[in-house]
Amino acid sequence: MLQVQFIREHKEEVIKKLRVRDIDATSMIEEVISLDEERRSLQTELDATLAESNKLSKEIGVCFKNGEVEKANELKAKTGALKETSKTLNEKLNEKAEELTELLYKIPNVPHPSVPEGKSDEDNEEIFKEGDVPTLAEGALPHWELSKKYDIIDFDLGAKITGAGFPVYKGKGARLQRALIAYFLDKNTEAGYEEYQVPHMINEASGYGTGQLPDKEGQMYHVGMDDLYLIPTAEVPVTNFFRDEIIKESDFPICCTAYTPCFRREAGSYGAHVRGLNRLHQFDKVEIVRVEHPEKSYEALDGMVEHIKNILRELKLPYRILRLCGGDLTFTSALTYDFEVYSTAQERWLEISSVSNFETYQANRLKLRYKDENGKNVLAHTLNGSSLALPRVIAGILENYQTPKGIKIPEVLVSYTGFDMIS
RNA sequence: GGAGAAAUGGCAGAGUGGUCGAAUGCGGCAGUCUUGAAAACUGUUGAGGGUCACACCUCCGGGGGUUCGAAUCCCUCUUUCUCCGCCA
Repeated sequence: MLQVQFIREHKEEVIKKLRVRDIDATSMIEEVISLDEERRSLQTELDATLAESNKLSKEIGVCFKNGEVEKANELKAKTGALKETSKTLNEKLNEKAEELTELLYKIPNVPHPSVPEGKSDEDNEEIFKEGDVPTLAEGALPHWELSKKYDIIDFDLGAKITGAGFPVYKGKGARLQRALIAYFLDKNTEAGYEEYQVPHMINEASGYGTGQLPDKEGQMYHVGMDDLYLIPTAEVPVTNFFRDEIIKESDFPICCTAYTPCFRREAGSYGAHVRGLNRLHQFDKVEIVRVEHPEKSYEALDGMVEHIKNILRELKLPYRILRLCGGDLTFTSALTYDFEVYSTAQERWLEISSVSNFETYQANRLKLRYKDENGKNVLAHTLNGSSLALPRVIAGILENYQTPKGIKIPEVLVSYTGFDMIS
């Protein structure tokens, strides 16, 4: 969430920048400021009452020590009223503070100046494109046909044991999946990201920390009996490592990578574009997460983009990079680049990675700070990106690498798969 | 799942109703000494709110209660440890 102090000091700027998201936040911002004022004045009043009450309590203690019981009882009588006052004030204060927090949760991150205005994905800005779109032989198939033809992914079997959107990978399909995970993790660790294996369920506090809660709980699977959520991305457990932490400035940059399955309810998304691997309830992803010094975070973001470019180059997949427009930007992000692979058989772009800088938006909720050279605690910047999401990479490989004889395996993967052709 | 013990500052660890935001040690930072470093010595060193700055307020795992007053007493939740049971 945004910092109240920042809103207070940059009111017009915040409103103006949120307009890039096609949001008129004027009334919300005004309310934040007035709630904060109320909160502070209640706090001051409460503090004064408590100070008075503390003072009396100390005097009573002294009286008892000196045996002045009568005087002590006189003073005691006075404290009663103060206690009532402070109780009422405290209740009001909590109410206001809660109202304020709830409102802050509803205000999305302020976009970076480079974010183009726009309402939907149509307004995203293509900033880079690379790789040759292959010319496929007559009768090229989309991946869902290919996976049936070569018997490597079984959607029906998954539907039988769990439901739609939970595919079963088999044989060379399973092996390809495992190869990609290992390959991605290797690339990430080579680039300096430390590898982690993390829980696939998170508690409520972690959900709030990275912003899945309170808004998007409908998108997560909830394990009611134990009140845990299945992770929608490794970003959640990994970023929450740093919840309530004050790190040393010399710890920067912190670079983590983790492979996890991701669980998403994807409530309300159905249709032609969700066929096959295009949109799943469970999928695998290798994620990279960074915690950065505020002055270095955009440099880091560029570094992440370059890193992912390199992977796609090695895989020899045609891809492009989009700078998301305000309307398509996720709630918590200040700047996001999406990577899309071109699926020749489907004749459309498939999102395979999303790389974002959240600046202090997550850090403020997480209370993730570092001590600067003056000993002051300052919010850090958090970033993350997929490196990469498996299903659509697989879709891209199957569709772009198909030949009449079978599906070729990208060269860099052969040492991981142990075969160079699915036929 | 059952029985018991515990949770205090970066770490270790005192503190069982008032003078405790908290002894002491270690670590960190600054300084003295030194050519430099180490050692020794001196000082400093939790977080949040609030203020121009002070004052002041809150926080001893979380929440609630008792009391004029709670790190300290009570309730509750969570976590950790030990023992038993179950189990990949």
